[in-house]
Amino acid sequence: MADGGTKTGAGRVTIRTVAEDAGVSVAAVSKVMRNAYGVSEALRLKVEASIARLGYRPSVAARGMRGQTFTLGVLLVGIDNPILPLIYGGIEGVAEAAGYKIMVGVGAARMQTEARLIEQMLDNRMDGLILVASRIAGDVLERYARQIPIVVVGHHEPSARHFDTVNNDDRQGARIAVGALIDAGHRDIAMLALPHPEDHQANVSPQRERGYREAMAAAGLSSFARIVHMPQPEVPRHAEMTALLSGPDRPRAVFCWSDLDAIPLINVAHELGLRVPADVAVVGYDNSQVAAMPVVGLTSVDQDARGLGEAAARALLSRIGGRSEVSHVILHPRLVCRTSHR
Amino acid sequence: MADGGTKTGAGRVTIRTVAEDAGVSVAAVSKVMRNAYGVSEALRLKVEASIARLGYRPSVAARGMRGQTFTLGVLLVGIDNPILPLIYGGIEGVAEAAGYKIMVGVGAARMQTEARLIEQMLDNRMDGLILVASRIAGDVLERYARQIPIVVVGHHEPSARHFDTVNNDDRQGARIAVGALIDAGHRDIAMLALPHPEDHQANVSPQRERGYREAMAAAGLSSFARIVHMPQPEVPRHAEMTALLSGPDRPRAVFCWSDLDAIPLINVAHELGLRVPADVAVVGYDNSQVAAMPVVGLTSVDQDARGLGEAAARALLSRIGGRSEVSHVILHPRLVCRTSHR
DNA sequence: TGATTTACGTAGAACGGTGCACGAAGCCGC
DNA sequence: GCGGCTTCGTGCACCGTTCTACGTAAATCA
Repeated sequence: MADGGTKTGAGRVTIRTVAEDAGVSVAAVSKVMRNAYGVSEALRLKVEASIARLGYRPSVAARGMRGQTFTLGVLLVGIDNPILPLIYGGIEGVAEAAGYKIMVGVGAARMQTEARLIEQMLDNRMDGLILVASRIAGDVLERYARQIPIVVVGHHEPSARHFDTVNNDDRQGARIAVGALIDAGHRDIAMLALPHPEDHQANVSPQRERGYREAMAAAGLSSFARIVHMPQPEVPRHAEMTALLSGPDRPRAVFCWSDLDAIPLINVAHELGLRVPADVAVVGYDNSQVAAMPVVGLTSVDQDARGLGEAAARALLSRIGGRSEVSHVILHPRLVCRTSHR
Repeated sequence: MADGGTKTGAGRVTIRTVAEDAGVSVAAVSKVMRNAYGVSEALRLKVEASIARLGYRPSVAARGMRGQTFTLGVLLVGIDNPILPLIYGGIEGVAEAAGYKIMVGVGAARMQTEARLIEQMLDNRMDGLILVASRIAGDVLERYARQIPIVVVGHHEPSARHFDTVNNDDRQGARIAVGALIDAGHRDIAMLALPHPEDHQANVSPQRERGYREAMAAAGLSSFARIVHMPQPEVPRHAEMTALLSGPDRPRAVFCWSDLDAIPLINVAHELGLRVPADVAVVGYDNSQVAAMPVVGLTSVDQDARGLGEAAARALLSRIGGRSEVSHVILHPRLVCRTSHR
């Protein structure tokens, strides 16, 4: 009801329409919208009544030219990793409660695409940016961070000075996962990791590799430790996985850097006629929805994805609010036990 | 290289900076950017050189106030349905090739959230909108369509006059799926559908129900036909599925409206100790990635999600380009056979 | 009561582009 | 050598907000 007749050009209801309708100045309406200082109760009520009656909605474009857009940009590396919806949900919850909108940018994991997306967010005058599992190097981010508040999720940059980071403790998560396999009696435990990245310690996979090595060393199993690096994320990993599980030195247990690889690995085992966990035990990372399915039953490290999203949004809002000291948040992961590891 | 020093406020490089650098007027630069009529080769080269040298990027906000933003809004019902990345990929490919950016809005399947997102896209001055699997009623869409070009994917509105639709033939897809079950020798074939929607024929589930009934009737199996409507999408469907598969009148085969329900159903069967397909055969819809996993092996209808996205983007661009006659595209689905149906 | 502060409201200049109306050439034919 | 037509390029009025500076009325203090 009260359609407002918001047709482009013609009868579009702008801040001026509201001002006339309420019999006040344009600036007064603007003040009410931003609930700025210096507006009486009477004025506020009058203006709010007009806004409601006319169905006025401020133009983000016009806003962006001078002030804030009240919109946060969220960059997702891809849309297919099942952990992203959870992180996104956390971000959205906090942002919405604070009156902020979200604009999502979806980029393949290629660095060039990501940089393009950041520029695009800049062009669109976002108030701040959250990058989820970005591959962009720290110094590049520092440069962008001078132009816009940035929070990075799933990317370790503990020495960053101009942008914040939010992560789970990937080393600890890996230690817990490997510990569970050791407790279950396994000794010959391999790890499946991402291809070796250039920017070594920033990404999550290398962090989990460190935790893996530490746990193996602590149990005196360093001689069994071996890390298998998968090929590029694009190409199918089927052949490598088959090779790993069908060779003569097949490991008795595998810790995977992510469910994204653990679940295909279980499938390969199934194809080869290997029983999980009797012939090969598997633990993953991320506790994705598919992992929870009974036919999969994957034991996996839960990094509280929603909590990550919430922490990231809170950090970004406080930065937009003026904070300038850096903040690096670390959440603690926990293991969710199912049938695949013992 | 050539960082451009794009700091907010201070040295930001605007269209004016470029104009000065190239020694031409602001309007001339604007013309070059939009490659508008009336600009000589010499001028264009001069301006383009300056743009490249300064690293100039036009402000979307400022653009949106008068002209186009060259940005398309894409509304996804949620971020977790595995078919969405494919549709999105199709949209993106076509849009990018045409020089358009994409802004994604993610909304839970609640109608109110969706309407809010459309308004948000309007506020952001998108040039056009693609709604994927929206639940919004046709007449509401017609109203929005007067304000902005709209294309709807996965929502049948064959009589819509002011917005376009792109769909696969859901009736035909259902007939193919049921036909495969009949060919495999099944007679007692049930269908798992969404809860009864208010807006009956627009959503995909009712369309697939029609196809199911037609196929059963054509095979003289109408007496076996029964459609089980699941509860709301939010609540867990586990109890209903368990009831369906453990009752005395357990069906021998089930056609599911979507892999989203077919995969949980396979898991429930697994929990109950039922073998698939020996004890109960299953066919899904969407041919999602999880369906293709060997441990799942779900036979499913493939609706060429990428093709849907591409067709939608093409339709939207042609509407933005001025087309006013309505266009309703229908793609043909095909069955991907795996182990779950025979 | 007069001086000083405080609270409220307003006018008008930005912000960074677009698009219209117009003027200056250059080219033509006669 | 003078109208008429194109082809280019420019000046300027917008678009819908925010924000600074300022004026005025009410409240507080000496």
